Amino acid sequence: MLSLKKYFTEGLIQFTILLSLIGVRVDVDTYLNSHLPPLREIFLGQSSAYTQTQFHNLRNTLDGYVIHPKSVDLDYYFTARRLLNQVRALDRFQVPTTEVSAWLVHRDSEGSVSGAQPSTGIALENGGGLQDGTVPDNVVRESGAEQGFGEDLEDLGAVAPPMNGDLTKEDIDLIDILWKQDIDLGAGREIFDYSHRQKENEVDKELSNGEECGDGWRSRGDDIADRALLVDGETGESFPVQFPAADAPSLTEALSNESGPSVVSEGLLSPLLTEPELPFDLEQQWQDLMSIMETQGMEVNNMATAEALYSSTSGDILAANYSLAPSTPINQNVSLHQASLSSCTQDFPSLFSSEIESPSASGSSALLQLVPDNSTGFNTTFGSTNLSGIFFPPQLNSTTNETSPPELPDPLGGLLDEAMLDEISLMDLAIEEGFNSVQASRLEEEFDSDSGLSLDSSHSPASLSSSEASSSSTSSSFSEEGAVGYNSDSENVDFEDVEGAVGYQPEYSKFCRMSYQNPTQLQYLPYLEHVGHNHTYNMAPRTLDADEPQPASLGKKSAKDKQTEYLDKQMSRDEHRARAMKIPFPNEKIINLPVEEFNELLSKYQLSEAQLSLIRDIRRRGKNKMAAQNCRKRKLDTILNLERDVEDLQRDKSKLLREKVEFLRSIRQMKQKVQSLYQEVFGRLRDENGQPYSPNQYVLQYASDGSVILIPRSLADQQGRRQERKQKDRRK
DNA sequence: GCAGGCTGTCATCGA
DNA sequence: CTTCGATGACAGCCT
Repeated sequence: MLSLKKYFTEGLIQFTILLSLIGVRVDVDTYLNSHLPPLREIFLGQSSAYTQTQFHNLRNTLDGYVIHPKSVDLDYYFTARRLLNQVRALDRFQVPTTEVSAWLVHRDSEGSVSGAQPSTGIALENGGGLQDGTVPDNVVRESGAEQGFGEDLEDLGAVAPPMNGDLTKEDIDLIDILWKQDIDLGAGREIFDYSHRQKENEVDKELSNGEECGDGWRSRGDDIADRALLVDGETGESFPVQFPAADAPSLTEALSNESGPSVVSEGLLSPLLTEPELPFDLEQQWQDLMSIMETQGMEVNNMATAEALYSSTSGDILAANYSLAPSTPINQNVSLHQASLSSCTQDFPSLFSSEIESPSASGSSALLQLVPDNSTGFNTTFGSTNLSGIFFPPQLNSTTNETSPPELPDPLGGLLDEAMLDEISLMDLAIEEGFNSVQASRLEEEFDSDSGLSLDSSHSPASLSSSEASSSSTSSSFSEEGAVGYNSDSENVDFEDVEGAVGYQPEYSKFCRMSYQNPTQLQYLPYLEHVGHNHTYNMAPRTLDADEPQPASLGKKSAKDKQTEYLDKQMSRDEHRARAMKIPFPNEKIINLPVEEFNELLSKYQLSEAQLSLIRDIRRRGKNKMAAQNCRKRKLDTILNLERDVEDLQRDKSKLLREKVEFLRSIRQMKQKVQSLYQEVFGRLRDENGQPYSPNQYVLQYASDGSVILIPRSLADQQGRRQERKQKDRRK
């Protein structure tokens, strides 16, 4: 029962504070990485949060003194810090692919198709906001799709549950500022402007090719795409050079009830393989993208890819595929990687064809299998997900310029929804990034109120305003010392010096050392007689103990007498009693000797019953006194540790938030790349007449088997709605 | 004089 | 049963 009680007193408090700090509401594991132990560990409380680690033992075993296990759990503390540091190690522009996957999964659960939930989209995503000014005005936009990130955050913040309090306007503004900075630092909107890119391409031609590769490759790719079309000698139709084999009939059956030509083949772009001018920049971009994707453990079948790619040069296949009726949607198991540009072939499939090893799933099932089997991983997000839903809003205005990139709703909009920002701690952000100190302090107050603990206000702000390094040093120094701030009595200064760098409570240290000292040495430590904080009972003996003899020579003021008087004043009641009872050994011996030695000591003297009783009382009281001091000190340490934990966790929280922002930025860039690739691929597709497909009528869709097909937009919308409905049902 | 903090002490419990 | 440590409660003193 006692241990249980302990748990409920301090452990519960700690846990509560931790929960309130971290914000249980934010399932960062879901957003970041389900494999990351730290957050989960913290969120779930984990054993370390409850486990009582006798850190005092760790620090005082040298003294042979064992501190109560109720002491602050530094194991938890260090564990949390270590794990959080691990999370921090993921910092800096690295998007662990699993994390990306997780976020995409989240998006998937939100309904990734189309702009059905535009409000959840984040404006930092390139889809909407970054195309402002370049997309024709007549393009119908989802409300809020082109809003800035901060505004989206605002929306999200409104949705976010008030864990530690809703985001204030200042919070939102700060986030907005941060994101605007991100946007400023990141790619500009013009990247997504097709016409702008074309303009830049012209400029690039004048400039060296080595620069602005990010745009250059696109334009060059366009040229390549144009040149890749061949003219049929018999019909005069333009068509891509190569068509690989595909199970077109199955797709035909699948889409038999659908109208409109939707023939897309990997062969459409395969001629690019022969293009001598490899778009190195495109390749580079793909490699950048895939370097992220591959680390996710996604199934990258380069062999299959290469095989499919380089073996798809058969003219027969080309003829056979090309002879299909244009009105029939033909699934040629078009893997986008197969249709991709030459030098990117190793990277592309990993992005879009994680299930390339199972070509049997292609065909009809590819198009109709809207919900992938596996609920995790890339397929859940991209698999069988209408790419048009990701990149194109379903309600694209028909008057949209075909050459202009369609407006892209944010497939990752869910990243910032709900819990994304509900636990944003802007305190550190504010302080470390030049936030208004008044606002920061106010935030801090809110935080303190939420934490349920009224922490020393004079302590936290200073620590919080300090740099992270200083904070960590504070923690480390504290943990090394084991305890601080308990040496309050000047009378113990000398003793402290004797104790060296122990930095602990003087009396505590004294007793700790004396407990296992050679008892004979006690006699040579006279200063220990008056070390204790006995300011309360200095005068008590004379008043309380009537049997105590009056000190001799009160009137004489010799130096020796003064010293004696001083020592008398420093003596405790028990010491006076012991002196009065003529106890033949010091109280320290009585108190600190082990039982065996204590009994042996008693046996050496002929003591009266009163003397024995007093000795036992002295021993009991002395031990209890130390116990009380330890107990109080432990309490104080617990509070101080909790306070530091709070500060550290606040900083960790802010750090994680910043990392989250970094991740979002990386994802945004990835999305930009994917969008560009989509546009690149889509823009190079040509129908039987050699005309490009209208993005208003056709979309590229990624199937669960890794293939990418071109389907009518109406069909894509229908599938999107179906999938959305399914997910809604699943959520219920 | 009062409030709050510090300290010692007692009683009690559990190991 | 004894010993010991921990801890709540209380009281006295100090600031």
